[in-house]
Amino acid sequence: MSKEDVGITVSKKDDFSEWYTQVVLKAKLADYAPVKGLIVLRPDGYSIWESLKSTFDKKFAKNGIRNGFLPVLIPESLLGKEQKHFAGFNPEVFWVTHSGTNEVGDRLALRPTSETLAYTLYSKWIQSWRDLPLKINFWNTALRAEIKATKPFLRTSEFLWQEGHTVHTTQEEAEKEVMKILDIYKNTVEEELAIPVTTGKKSEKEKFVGAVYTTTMESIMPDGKALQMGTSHFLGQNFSKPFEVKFADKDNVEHFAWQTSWGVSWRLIGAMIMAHGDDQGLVLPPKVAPTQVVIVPIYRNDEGRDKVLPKVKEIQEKLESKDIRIQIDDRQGLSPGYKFNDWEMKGVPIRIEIGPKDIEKQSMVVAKRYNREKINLEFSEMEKIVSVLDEIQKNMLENARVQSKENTKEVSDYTEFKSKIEEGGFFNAPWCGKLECEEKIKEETGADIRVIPFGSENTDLKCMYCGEQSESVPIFARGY
RNA sequence: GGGAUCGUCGUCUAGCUUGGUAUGAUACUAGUCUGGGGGACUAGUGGUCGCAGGUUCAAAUCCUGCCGGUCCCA
Repeated sequence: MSKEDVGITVSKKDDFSEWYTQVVLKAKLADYAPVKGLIVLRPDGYSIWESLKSTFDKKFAKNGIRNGFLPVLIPESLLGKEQKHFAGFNPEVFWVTHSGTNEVGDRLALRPTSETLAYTLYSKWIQSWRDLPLKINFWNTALRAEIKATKPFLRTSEFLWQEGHTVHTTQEEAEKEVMKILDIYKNTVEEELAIPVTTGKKSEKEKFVGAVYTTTMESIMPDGKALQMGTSHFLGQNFSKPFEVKFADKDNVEHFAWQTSWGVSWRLIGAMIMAHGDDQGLVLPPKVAPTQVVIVPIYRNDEGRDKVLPKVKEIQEKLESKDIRIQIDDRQGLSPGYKFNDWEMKGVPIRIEIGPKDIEKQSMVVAKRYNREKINLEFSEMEKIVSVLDEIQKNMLENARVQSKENTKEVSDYTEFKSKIEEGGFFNAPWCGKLECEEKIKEETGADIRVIPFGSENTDLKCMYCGEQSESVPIFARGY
């Protein structure tokens, strides 16, 4: 096999889409399942998800949120109870119509999301203000039929996610919760995955069907397309009314409760791959890397082996005691060069090379994946690896910020916008707030409103489409 | 929603036009030599050609349907 066939065969710059698919498959994060639009997570991919999950769980718990579990089937009668919500999801719902050879009476939906199911239960569980707030998160999968343009992690018919559903006595408290969650999302994605996000509101057109409003975090990918990274919805009483989620207040008067729902999915893994990967393959931020450090021992014969291996094992133990996820690549019959490339494709943040020369010098070669830099580190200061990992994590976020900034532009003129949108990127552009303009822009350019950043309300400017007084300066972009 | 394109050992691939049960590389297994950026040699294992029908004495090859991947446009 030629060098090109083993590794990634296209460059990220020339053929982004193909590059992405190859990285996912060759880094062994996921593979295709036998059914269209479905993928299988392999251990390295699942491990990243588990890492995110555990971070979110800690932060949710601190905020008084506990985990539960919901079944995957929802009867049609329930799903249809909130009409707007139902109409929004209907085209992509998978239906179970038979059990064995018998037709089922009420068709069963494979959950596209669980609001209707959860709130049916919530209405039973909540009677008094003393039962509130109720805050439950569910780790599960959701199913939405994707017939065309499927892509691992980004667009699949079944995806792993979490959906949180909270219930509150007041509108203020619910709205605060929406923001608290969005904040958790933002700092987790930035700190763990090293991807900068912009937060704000969705337009009326783009909000979650059934929500009063939707807050979102969006990122710009290196190919110039926007990716929605997570959403947190204020549901108001839109669901509490049809589902009768009611509570008796202190004065014994019954009220409909105020609700929120929010979720992030394994799309975040897709974002991480796109944001950091390079022509050599995957690049993992240390915090979520299943293996943070790999040691490649180098020797020519038994004598060399006896010199090198004990030291390698000693280093492994020492770094393990510092809670570093580390492994030794002692596979036989593979050249060091092959191993270097192999681990680079898998994105391991740090590679340590140790051979006879290093033993003599009492030092080792430390190669950083994200910038391919190599440094020498004395054995005596090997615990510095901990700070190197921190530094890598920080720099990756910093680099991603720079990249993101380069991909963000301001425009106020529609002609200019139309020509520049071809290059991709985030465009801050004034908008009057009318659906008509939003739709026309989408129709003519393929770009939609990704997010109306918090604090971007502005009435001094003119809508780039109709020229009327602007309401805000949203970010327009073509998206995934 | 419309259009294009592809599917042959794990991976990449020849063969398909002009039907006669498949080529090569790499990976894999064993061994020897090697080893600081994708090593070499030797000997082996592995496919019935995405699936299902049809045409035919005979189908990877021709026909129909389906499944799956990828891309472009809306």
